[in-house]
Amino acid sequence: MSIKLYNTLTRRKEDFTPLDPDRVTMYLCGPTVYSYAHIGNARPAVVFDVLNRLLRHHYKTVVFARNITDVDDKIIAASEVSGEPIDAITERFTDIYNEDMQALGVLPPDIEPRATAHMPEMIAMIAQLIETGHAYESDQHVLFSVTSYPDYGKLANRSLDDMQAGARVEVADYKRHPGDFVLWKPSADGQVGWDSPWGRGRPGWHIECSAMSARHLGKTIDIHCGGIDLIFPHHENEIAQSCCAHPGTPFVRYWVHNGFLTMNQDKMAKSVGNVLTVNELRKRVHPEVLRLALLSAQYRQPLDWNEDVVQQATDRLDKMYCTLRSVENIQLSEDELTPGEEMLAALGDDLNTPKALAVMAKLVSRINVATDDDERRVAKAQLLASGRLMGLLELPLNEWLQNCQGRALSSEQINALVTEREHARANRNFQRADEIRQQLTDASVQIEDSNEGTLWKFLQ
RNA sequence: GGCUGGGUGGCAGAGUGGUUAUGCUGCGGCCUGCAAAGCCGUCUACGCCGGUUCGAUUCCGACCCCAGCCUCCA
Repeated sequence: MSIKLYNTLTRRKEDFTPLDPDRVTMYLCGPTVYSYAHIGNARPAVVFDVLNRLLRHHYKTVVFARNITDVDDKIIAASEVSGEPIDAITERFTDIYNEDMQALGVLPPDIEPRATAHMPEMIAMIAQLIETGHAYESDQHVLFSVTSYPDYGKLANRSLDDMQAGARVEVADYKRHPGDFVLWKPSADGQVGWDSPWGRGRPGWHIECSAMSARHLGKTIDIHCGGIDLIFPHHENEIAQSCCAHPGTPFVRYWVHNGFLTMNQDKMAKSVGNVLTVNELRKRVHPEVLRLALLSAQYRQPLDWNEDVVQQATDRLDKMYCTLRSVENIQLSEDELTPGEEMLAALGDDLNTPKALAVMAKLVSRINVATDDDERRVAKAQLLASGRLMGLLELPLNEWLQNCQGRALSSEQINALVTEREHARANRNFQRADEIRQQLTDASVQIEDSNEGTLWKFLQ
């Protein structure tokens, strides 16, 4: 079963084959840790988590790195505003980020490199770029010379001339070419900084990913992913740095980028005041719902975030868990849990998660239509295995169906009422039975009578 | 202005040169003491205009509209 990925570099879907079949390498541009991650930040984390899971299904070893950018002008600015030391800010928000992502079912990366822990690597790479004529020192800055790299602009499909024509920003006078970007910049006294051959300063934004991916994954990596907005300039600059520092060695074999998330059709931005943080959102929406909602559109498509999307994800998930409850008595062994070909084909086709969800819906249907337990068994196994690839359906059933947290009634109270109602029904006292049901309905508890007895669940 | 994507039924969202996506919702039915759940059936589609074709939502061209990037940004 193959995996096809849309490669931004070639603008088409390509069959994925790792350079080393025994060791797939993948790098995702992680957060800059100066504030809470918003739901848009969560999209790449979640969709590329599915890719990570899929790769692990197909290959023995996958090395997945997601960096932490813990030195950046925005962090410095945040520190200056609050007075909180930089280390404290970055540590706190790294922890919050990881908690948020864990709640969303994102597997932890194998390596989580921090920029501040890789100064020697960055400095060495910059020094090498200067030596080979790809970078120059100017007014205490070190700049990458874009004209020294003929392929500059290839990822974004953009020529240097186009960029100059569209320039909207005043060009710093220490730049030889307006497209030249900072590798190293000076730090003022009292500002965070490291000693370097070019004076005390700090790295530019792009160099950390080049240095850290080479250090941890190798000079050539299989997959590099991130948001579509990173194509230019971030990833374009990474390519320039890495290819010039490692001449003759390809940097990234598959560039994969996720589309943007909008809020009720608007761009999510602080200036619009519509930024929804994961941390805040998961207090009132089950994180698995957030995950499913993020996977409800194919990753390259735009995804509009609104109440409807959340509600529909809730309904889908509820249906799946309810169906799983109906086959709760079927015990499965670990080796039965294999996803079907259809599921692997859907995800293998450039992570077609909506199609994958459709496959899961059909499995739900198969369970409900099945006439014997053998059929149900196979469908349940495939559903759970599919869920595992998607990072869904991994909760104990009652954590979804009967979680009493924040509810008006405890499970003891509900069970007592359900039992009382069953007695009333047995005595054909339907008036009392309906009274109890109304009482439960008022507490958002839904009753399901069946031959095996009465089941209940909370309405989501 | 340059470069990317995209416009599918009430909503979300796949996909395909001729055949049911899928989920939620609406409607009818089965089941049920009544419900709920489930099942069965069913109504609204492919931005606009041309072209290619026996046949286009699907390919090609023009147009309109939307979003993103070109500056920090997932």
